[in-house]
Parts: sequence; C-alpha cells; structure tokens
Amino acid sequence: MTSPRRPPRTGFLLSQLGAFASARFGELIKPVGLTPAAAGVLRIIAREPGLSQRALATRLGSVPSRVVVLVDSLEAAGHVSRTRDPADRRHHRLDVTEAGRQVLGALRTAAETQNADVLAPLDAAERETFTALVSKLAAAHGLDPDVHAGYGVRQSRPEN
Amino acid sequence: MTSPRRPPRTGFLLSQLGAFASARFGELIKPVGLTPAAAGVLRIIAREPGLSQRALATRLGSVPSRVVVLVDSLEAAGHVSRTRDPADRRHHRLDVTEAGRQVLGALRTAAETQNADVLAPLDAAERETFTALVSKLAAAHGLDPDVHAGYGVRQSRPEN
DNA sequence: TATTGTTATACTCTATAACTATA
DNA sequence: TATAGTTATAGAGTATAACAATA
Repeated sequence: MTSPRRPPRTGFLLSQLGAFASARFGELIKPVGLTPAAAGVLRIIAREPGLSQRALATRLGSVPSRVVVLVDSLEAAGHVSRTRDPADRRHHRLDVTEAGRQVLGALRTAAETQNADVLAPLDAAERETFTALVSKLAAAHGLDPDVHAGYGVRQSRPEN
Repeated sequence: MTSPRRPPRTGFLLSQLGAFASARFGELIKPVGLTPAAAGVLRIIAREPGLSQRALATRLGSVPSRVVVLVDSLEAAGHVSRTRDPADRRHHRLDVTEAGRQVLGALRTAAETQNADVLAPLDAAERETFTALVSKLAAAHGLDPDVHAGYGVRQSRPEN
C-alpha cells in the first residue's frame, strides 16, 4: 500500500507569505496615498530618469494603456513629471519631482518597517539566512523587487 | 554625512516570489480547470466535510456572496455538492464529490510540481532550511496555505 | 427578529482595440 | 507606414446592500 503523501506546503505558504508582505506594505503606504503598484513605478522612474512610457511598460511586463493610468495618478499627485522629448516629440520623458523624491524617502521607511514586521518572528541569524535564500531564489527566477506583481505574470489570463 | 542606506529588499522580493509561486500554480492547474481560489476552497471543504457557506466565508476572511460564486463554480464542475442540512434547513452542507476527490489528487500533483519549480535553484540542504524558515514565518503570522490571498487582507481597500 | 444563503449592483484592476500625433 | 501615447471599452474579481427562506 502507498503511504499518504504529506502535501508539499512550502510553495503555498510562500504565496501566502508574499501576499501578506504585500498587504502589509500596502497598509503602511496608505498614509502616503500610493498603491503598491504606483510606488513600484515611482521607484523605477527614480532609478532610470527620462524613461519613456513604452520602456516602462516593457519593464513592468505590462501594456502602454496600463502605464497611462499609473503615470496619470503619479502626475496628478505631483510626484512625477511628463515632458515631451524635443528630439522625438512622440516620447514622454518621465522624471521624479522634488515632491516625488520626498515620497521616495517615505516609501523607503515603509519598506524598512514592512521588512522588520515580516521577519520579526526570526532571530538575527535566521533572518540573515532567510534573506540570502530569498535573494538567491529571486535572482534565479529573474524577479525585480520594484515590479509590482498584481498576482503574477498575467499575459495569459487573470489567474486569481 | 549620512551614508546612503541600502534599501531592505527582502520584503519586496518575498512579495515577488509569492506572486511568482502563485502564478506558477495557476498555470499548472489550468488544465484542471480551476482557479487557485477555487482550488483552495476545494481543499478546505475536503478538510472539513459538511462545512456551511457561512463558516467557509469566515475561514476565507471573505463574505458570503463571494462564497456563493466560488461554490457555484465548483458545484457546476461537479466537484462539490450542496445539501440542505435537515437539522437547520437554512444551512447548506458542502462536501467533495467523487469527481472532486480525483481533482484533489491532480491538485496535489500540481502543488508538488510548483514546489519543485520554485525551489529548484536551491540545493537540498538550502531547500530544507528555507522550508523550515518559511513554515516558521507562516505559522507566526497565522497564515493558512489553503486560503487564497488574492493579494492580501482586502477587507479595508483593494490595495493592489 | 435573527440568520443563511442569494441576487443585484457597483467598483477596482487590468487588458484589447481603436484612435491621435508625431515621425 | 510605423511608433508613442491616449481613450473607449470590456472582463474578471470581489465587495456592499437588498432580498427570500428558514428559524
């Protein structure tokens, strides 16, 4: 007779943990007035000033129309500026404003708090080990911490 | 002068990794014809036969109307049965059908594949360490592997 | 009157397709 | 004609509120 296999729970628990971490960050930045997705976009633009919306869409693995909505909200909030590129007036250069830079500071603080909250149950040594393993997995799977993953690689179907 | 702090990336990478794991599972069960959310509900019902929809909603941290939709889909697919409770005809007892039980087997296979795929970049020793740490974190935060977390503790606002 | 489940409805997120302007 | 960005629209997921049946 076959013994009843114990189900492999790590993958599921990892999904749960990721969702938990994401939700926690969402709560923490609510006072800042940004969604996690918009926060990720702000960080990407800060990292690559002058990015075009098209390039941003590629970076996000998303579509131009989605980028319009995200940038609209950031621009309306005064965190990001759109400037027509004089060299090719079809392009919009995206840049972080001074106000946006201040928000980036708040986001970093929120990230630190989130990090501490999520890892709180681990002691210092465990935390270090865990961080190393998570980094290794993320790198191996080609994940970018600034790309908000609604719930993963859509493209094919909303698999929620 | 203050040195530029290196941002704490583990929380974000964990979100990414969780979304990645969830998306992978979603792909794997596409042939089965279930969404991850429905799959989680099926597992919960298997674990607690005769559950009422109200109780299920509580278990999911969701609302009764949401449960109706989820159970509708599972019942239409023939994986779950609704039976009025003779003792209190307001309740519907939820149970997994024979067909549902077969699907549960397929889900377990998919979970094993997902688990292997996600953890593939780690060697055996790292995998064991990682699994232990993930389990510890999930337990400490009170997470249930069968509760699909759209993207976290909604309840207050869709923080996507 | 309180509780279980259902239906009607609305809102958010995100994608596809059609459109405008620039090249 | 090709490309960047925008608008219109649609679909999936999930919530709130009103409702029906039962207690």
